Amino acid sequence: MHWADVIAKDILEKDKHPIIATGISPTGVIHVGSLREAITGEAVRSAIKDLGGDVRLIYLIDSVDPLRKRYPFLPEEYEDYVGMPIFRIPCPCGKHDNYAHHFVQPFLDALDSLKVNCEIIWTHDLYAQGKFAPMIDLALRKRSQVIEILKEVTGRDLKDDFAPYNPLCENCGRFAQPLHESYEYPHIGYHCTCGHTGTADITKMEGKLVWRLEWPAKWKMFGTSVEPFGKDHAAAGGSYDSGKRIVEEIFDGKAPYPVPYEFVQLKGIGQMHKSTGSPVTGLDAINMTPPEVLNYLFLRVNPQRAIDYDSGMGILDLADEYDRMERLHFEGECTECEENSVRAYCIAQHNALSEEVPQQVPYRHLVNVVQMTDCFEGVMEILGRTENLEDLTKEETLKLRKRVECVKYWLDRFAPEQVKFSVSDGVGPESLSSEEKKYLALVSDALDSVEWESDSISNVVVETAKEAGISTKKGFQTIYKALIGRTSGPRLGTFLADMDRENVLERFRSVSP
RNA sequence: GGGCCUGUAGCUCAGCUAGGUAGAGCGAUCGACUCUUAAUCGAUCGGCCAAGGGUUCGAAUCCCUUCAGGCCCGCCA
Repeated sequence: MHWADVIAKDILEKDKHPIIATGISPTGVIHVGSLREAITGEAVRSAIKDLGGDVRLIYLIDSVDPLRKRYPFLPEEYEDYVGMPIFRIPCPCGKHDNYAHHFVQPFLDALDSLKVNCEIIWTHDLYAQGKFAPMIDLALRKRSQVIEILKEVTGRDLKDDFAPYNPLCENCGRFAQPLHESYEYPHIGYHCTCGHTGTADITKMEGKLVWRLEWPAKWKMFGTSVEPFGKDHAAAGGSYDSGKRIVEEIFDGKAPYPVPYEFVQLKGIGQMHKSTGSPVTGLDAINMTPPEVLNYLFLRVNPQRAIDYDSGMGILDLADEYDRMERLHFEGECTECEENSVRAYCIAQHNALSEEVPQQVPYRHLVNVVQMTDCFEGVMEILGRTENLEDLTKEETLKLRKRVECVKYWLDRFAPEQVKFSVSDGVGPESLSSEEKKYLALVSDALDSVEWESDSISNVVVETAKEAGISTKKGFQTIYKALIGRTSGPRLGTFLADMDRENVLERFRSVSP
């Protein structure tokens, strides 16, 4: 059984209306691992839905987290914003509401294209609405008990002035030290390092719980039943351990069913020439992996398994595997071994499987076609020469368009040289021997009348080589030279069949006068 | 110091909470009228299931130990 189904079954036995929570702290550039969290949550949601459960997936954006330091990618003036909550810091590019919005937006776009079915919730709104107030109140009143728990769980010594809640200084906008003895619901005094002394209202957006308290507070607030989180939280004495005790002993709530997941590593840009490679960012992964395939990548293995994201040829294998699972699903026949992968394919569709086998265009083929034209219409035209695209649905067209974009992005930045070519790189007559020219002339004549289709083209190429008294290998190489200026390339039969016959013949004749 | 995860075919992984003759894909090799390879179809090769011990009629699967690798935690979210 697929892991998401196992979790779904467990959850439904305990909870008829489960809430799945997940989230992100957009303090900086987003990592692919954050995607895994969202996709894992969505997978569990889909699986529960599949079992008939009434389920919600909420996505919490931790917009009140402080900027910890000025990251290298930030301009110098951001030094001034260190320590301030990120929803109050201006957007670096000026196009978004604030800093948090700036960094989370590409990610929200990704969630959209991945079809993650969730409700977006901003933490600063929750504070502003007073949703945290009951928990803040409890944390302040039972502060000594909180300290005791944290001491026991983490095994660290905690000072008596430990603050579970930090008021936001109204003067400098940074988090300040609360004056616990002054607390009287809903007000708490504070003293800030900037010299200001003031009072914060815990029912308003005037302060923040520290992470170890905020997390369990969210569990209580939403009644979270299941939550995926990175393994960093799962370590012994980590925030899940302490959160579990705090939600039970302080907030009178329950900890969610934990789904710890491993991190995603990024593999270099291929085994051969990795020296020049720039590292792959989360955004790169989103841009070069078709959304359904990215879903599949995370769903095919258990969450606790580490994933190496391969930005080289591996991406082609992955897309092909996805397509194969699609076929297996519709054929209804698969071995026990493939069962989980086929199920992963289904979950990647979020219960929105089409009725019939979608039209498939092999991903590797797309890699070639994309390089033969410069626009989507061109891709459609080329594909139309060898495949019937008339029945393509709107959705299939969208999916194809997205795949073309991904292939382009990949070719531009990560594809190994070996798969790249350009039809404008064909060599001129001066670079060809008389033997080669003679061959091209013969081939042009033979191709003139042959059926314009992969197999027959291949046959002509081979037979003509024999006639010309050169090896077949030499024949192929000559044609590649004339077309793309290399000695190897895409499988020639299909490659030529993809192109327009007249253009091919014209090219051959122009270099073999 | 503490904890988690992983170790099954060259590679990526299924199988392990129903213990009963080792699986898939990719790769490789070979073949498909003498057809390059990054296509397709077919076939073949390929594993003492990390090591050792235990439970069992029987263990990749359960228990213990060891080894190897990866990652995380010490108040940062």
